[in-house]
Amino acid sequence: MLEKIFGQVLKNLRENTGVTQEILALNSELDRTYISLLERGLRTPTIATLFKMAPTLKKMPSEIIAIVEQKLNEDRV
Amino acid sequence: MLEKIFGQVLKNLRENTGVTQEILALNSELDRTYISLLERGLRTPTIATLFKMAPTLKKMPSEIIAIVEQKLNEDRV
DNA sequence: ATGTGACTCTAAGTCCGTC
DNA sequence: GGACGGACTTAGAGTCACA
Repeated sequence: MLEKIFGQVLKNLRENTGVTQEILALNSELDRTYISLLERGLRTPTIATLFKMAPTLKKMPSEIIAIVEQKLNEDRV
Repeated sequence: MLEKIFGQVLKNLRENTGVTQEILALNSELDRTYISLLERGLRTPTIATLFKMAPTLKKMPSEIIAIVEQKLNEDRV
């Protein structure tokens, strides 16, 4: 569940930032296909991975987590 | 670096909550020794682990991450 | 530009125990 | 009550070829 939500949030943030998976991957020193895995909810990132991606998404890591919290609550309704 | 900071934050939060490593572990469905590893900065948790521990620490996951962000900035001085 | 399968390798996380 | 170690299992990290 958490992975799915995180993946959706990540995808939304990335698209809102107007950046491709590839650019995000390059900026974060991650692999393009790994970003794909995350967005599809097939991986649960460590907080280290979260901190790597945050700058490119122009969000603080805590802001990203806060969005995930909100979505988790929404889906609980 | 991130692990060290996270470990410090975790330990502080836990002690402020007045809970032992063991209680935190039981409540979070994690292992007692793993909490110890985290507090000593020897492991980087996944966000799933973060979400598991947060309720017992009486903080939102995003709040915990926010504290980590602050500490990271302080240490950067 | 992205999804996906098929990996390998490393780290997350458990369970046993002692000090 | 917590540090620490060994041995372990599982899952994330990280990569590649191809559709």
